[in-house]
Amino acid sequence: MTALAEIFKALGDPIRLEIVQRLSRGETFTIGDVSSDLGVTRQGARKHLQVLVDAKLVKLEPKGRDVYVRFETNSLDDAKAFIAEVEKRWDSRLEALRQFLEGE
Amino acid sequence: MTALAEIFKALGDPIRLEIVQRLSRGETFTIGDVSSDLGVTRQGARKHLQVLVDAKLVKLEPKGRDVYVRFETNSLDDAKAFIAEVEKRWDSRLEALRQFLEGE
DNA sequence: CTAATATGCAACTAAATGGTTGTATATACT
DNA sequence: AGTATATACAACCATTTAGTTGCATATTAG
Repeated sequence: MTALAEIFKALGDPIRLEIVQRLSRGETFTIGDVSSDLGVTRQGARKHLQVLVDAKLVKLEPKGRDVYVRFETNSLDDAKAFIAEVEKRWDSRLEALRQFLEGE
Repeated sequence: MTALAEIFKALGDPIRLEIVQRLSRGETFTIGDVSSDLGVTRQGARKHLQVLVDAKLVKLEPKGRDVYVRFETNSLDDAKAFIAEVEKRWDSRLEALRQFLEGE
């Protein structure tokens, strides 16, 4: 799969969206925290986190017996660029249509 | 599922990403065109399109025996806002860290 | 050293996904 | 009218996904 599609797919789940949002708010947490906070077993949490790791949105840092979840800086740049590009193209089409209709 | 997660999930597939991109480039096509252009059966194309319709990224307009695929204006706004928000928060955290380290 | 804690790895299940084929229906062409 | 075309709907299949439980391993606490 495309790297970009993989990023969107990783974001396409409420639990994973919540994880990313919490990270961006500066919250610090471990795999176990994700499990207890988001109401899923540790293994369930681990699987969601692996999806985010594979999409390079997140990295895992073992520290002692805990594993901390860290945000991967700049990981959303491609997704942002895609959306911006799509919207830009679409807007310029609408603008061209507007000018045509107004006869400019 | 959250409306937002549903949007990301809909974008989380190379074929659907391609459909959205083509629409934004101003291409005009029917369900049958998606099928032949993207190498999937009509029913396969139809299913992908339904995912995009459910996420409100696209609408289908029957015209005679054809069904045209149209881009749904502003449909990506929430996705864009989410990413912008996450990046903004993250950047301001990094900035705070920088200032702390530099002792400003 | 022993007990508790946090995770890893593997197996399993139910449901969703991505894809197909087959058949039916409506529209368009000659 | 009769044929070809574009789609709809349903059933089916293989794979992936989201979740679980069970057991093993490593680290921390007493």
